[in-house]
Parts: sequence; structure tokens; C-alpha cells
Amino acid sequence: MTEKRKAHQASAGSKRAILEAVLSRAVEAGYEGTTMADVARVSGLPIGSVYWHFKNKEQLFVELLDYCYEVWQESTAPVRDMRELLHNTISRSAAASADLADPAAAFWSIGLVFAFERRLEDNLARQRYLEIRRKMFESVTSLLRTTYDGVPDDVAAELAHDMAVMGRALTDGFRVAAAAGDDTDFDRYASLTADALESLVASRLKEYAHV
Amino acid sequence: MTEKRKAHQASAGSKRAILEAVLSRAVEAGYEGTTMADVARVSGLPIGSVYWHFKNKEQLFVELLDYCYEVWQESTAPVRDMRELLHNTISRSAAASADLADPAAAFWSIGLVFAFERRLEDNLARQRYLEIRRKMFESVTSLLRTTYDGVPDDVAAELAHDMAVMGRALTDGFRVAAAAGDDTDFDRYASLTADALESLVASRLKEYAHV
DNA sequence: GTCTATATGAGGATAGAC
DNA sequence: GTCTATCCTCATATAGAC
Repeated sequence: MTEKRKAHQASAGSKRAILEAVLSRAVEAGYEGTTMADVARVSGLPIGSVYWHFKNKEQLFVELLDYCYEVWQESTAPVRDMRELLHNTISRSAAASADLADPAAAFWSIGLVFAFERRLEDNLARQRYLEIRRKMFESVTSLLRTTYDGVPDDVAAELAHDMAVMGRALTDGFRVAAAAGDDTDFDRYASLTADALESLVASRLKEYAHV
Repeated sequence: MTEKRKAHQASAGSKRAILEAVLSRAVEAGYEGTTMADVARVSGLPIGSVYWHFKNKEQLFVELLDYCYEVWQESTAPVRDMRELLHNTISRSAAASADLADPAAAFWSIGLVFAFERRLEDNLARQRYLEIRRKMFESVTSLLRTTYDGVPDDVAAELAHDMAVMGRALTDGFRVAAAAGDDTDFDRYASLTADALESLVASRLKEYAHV
């Protein structure tokens, strides 16, 4: 029994080690660029163990996305308004490039690779990313909706949707900038972005009031 | 001579056919996903010919980017202001997803794949894309600069830089949306985007006038 | 559960006849 | 310049001892 216990007790730790390993490689090299041999080497385990814990590469990435998203959710304090939201996500674009080992920061950057690789069309990990992307969008939309007081529901809904679309485009765009190595002060542009969207909301609300 | 001419005369056409082939594959599958065998098959030429015309896959993509960029430049009428610029680039994001064979529309979408694949760090095609990306940014910045009248040079320069950064983020962001398959009305958001940035410029200029 | 050896297949690239 | 056959490398995945 002692022998057997020793062989089995490392299991949870090993799985975690493998996920950390694939994370560090994935941020660096993307999906195609990350090899199972790499993962094994970085995790310190033989490749056989990797396949014992995960069915295949595809499934490994599905669980990586779940893992990252979980950490991201836990580590992200609830935000109150659009400005705070934009600041968090855009500043974090820079962080994701700098601190490659932070799952929470890495999640969205890894995801974008899946958005662009159409070859991965029916890859489960890609679908997982798109699913989380949608979920995220819905949650942002309903958050924003609560911030517009004193306007009819349908107006608030449309406004929230528009701001969510533009906020998403902007945060994705700055992630591209980070990936392309553009020399950008993300804090500064997080503020400018918030200014721009807020003034857009203001003029829309004003327009509505005049009707 | 007749024999020899026949063997040689197809050369220019073949090269072009190969570029068209790699374009159609690249938009679909990205860099890694495009195989030399694919390219040969689609172009209708044997793989040996592909390697006769191009040194290797890397060089093939370098010339593809040059080719696309050239077509893009020729087919793009000079724009007069930010609104027109945003409309052109953002609406074209949708076009790039729809009309995969249009080199002009495809250029920026293919480029983004290179931005994200860090594995391709010293890939010449990636560097070519980043080079054109920088060139594009400079040209947009100087265009915008001419649209701010009656303000000191340094203010206009800063404003133009900021707008170019945000415009780039927005267009990249909407390209991501197109790649991720988000259900987005690009025409509508091109307008909203222009509204947002214009109101930001207005408030900045007003701020300056008060000093 | 861990680890080694290896099967299998795909893709980039070349040789050399025509 | 075109085309075929083939080499070589590398990555996913499995078999099977421990």
C-alpha cells in the first residue's frame, strides 16, 4: 500500500504542474507552437504522464482554458463601471505580455490565437474560448445596463450593447498592439478610451432627452 | 526555340498563380496551416515548381505580403479625414471575412496571424508585416495631423498620435471580432467609432483653448 | 501513476529526369 | 521551367515494463 500510495499521491500535483507548463509554453508559442514534448520537459514529467492525465493535445488546451478562466474569475474583483472595466482589461494587456506565468492575465491573449487560426475551426479548445468570449460579453452587457439610470429599458439595452461591442473591440485591439510589440502606454490609453466612450454615452443620452 | 519558349513563357503567370493560391489558403488557414502541398494543388502546379519560383515557405509569404500590400495601396483611394479612414478599414474587416480572394481586403487579416504567433519571432514574413504596420501608422499619423487647424504643432502632433493609436486598436479589434465570428454590424460601429473619437478630439481642443 | 521506446504520419525541402 | 519520387525532420500518440 505504501508503494502504491507513493505512485498515486503525486497525481493532483502532477496535473497542476502540467497545466502550468502548457500555460508557460502557450503564451510563448501559441497552440501549434506548443509541443507535447515541450510540455513534458517543462513540467519535469515524461511525455507518457502527460498522456495519462490528458487524452490528447486538444483536451489539454480545453482544460488549460478552463483553468485560466477560473483563476481569472477568482482574481478579478467585481467592477462598478465602464471606466474601471476598461482600465482593468487594457492595462492587463501589457501585464499579459510581461508576466507570462499569470494565468488570469494570460487567458485572453492565448484565446486570441484561437480566434485567428481558422484551421482550428472544429478544435474543441477554440470552441471553448469562443464560448467563454460570449459569456463574458453577456456579463459585461448586463453590468453596463445597470449603470444607465432614468432611461427606458430598450434605450439602456441598446446603449449597453453598443458599449460592450466597442469596449471589446478596444481591449482586443490593445491586445493586438501588445502582441505586435507596439510601443504603447496602456494606462494612458485605457483612460482615453474611457473618455471617448463616456462622451459617446453622454451625447446619446442627451439626444434621447431631447426627443 | 519554340520548345524553349513554351517552357518559359508560363513563368510570370505561374508565379502569379502560386501567389493567388497561397493567398486563398492563407486567409483560410494562416501560416502554419498552409502547407506547400496545398499551395501546389490549388495553383495546379507541382510542388517542384513552387520551389523553383520561391526559395522556401518563408520567402513565399514575404512576397505574398508585398503583393497584397501593393494591391491594397493601388485599390485604396486617398482618404481625407478620420471618419472616412475608420469607415474604410472597419467595414473592410467584414469584407475580408466574406471575400477571401481579395488581396487588398485580406492583407490585414493575414497580418494579424503573424502578430500573435510568437513562434515566428524571427520569421521574415512576420517582420515584413510589422514593418508595413509601422509604415501605415506613420502615414495615418501625418494624415491626421493635417486635419487639426489653428493649434500649435506639438498639440496637433500629440493629438494625431493618440488618434492613430486608438484608431489602430479599434480597427484591429474589429478584425478580431470578424475572425471570432462575432455578429457585428461593422458599418454601424465604424460610425460610432468615428463619433467617439471625434468627440474626444473636440473636448481636447476645447481644453487647449481654455489654457 | 510513472517512464522509455517506438510506431505513425505529416510537412518542408531536394534530386534529377524531362 | 516543369514534374516525380523521395529524403529528412519533427510532432502526436501508443505500447508496455515497472
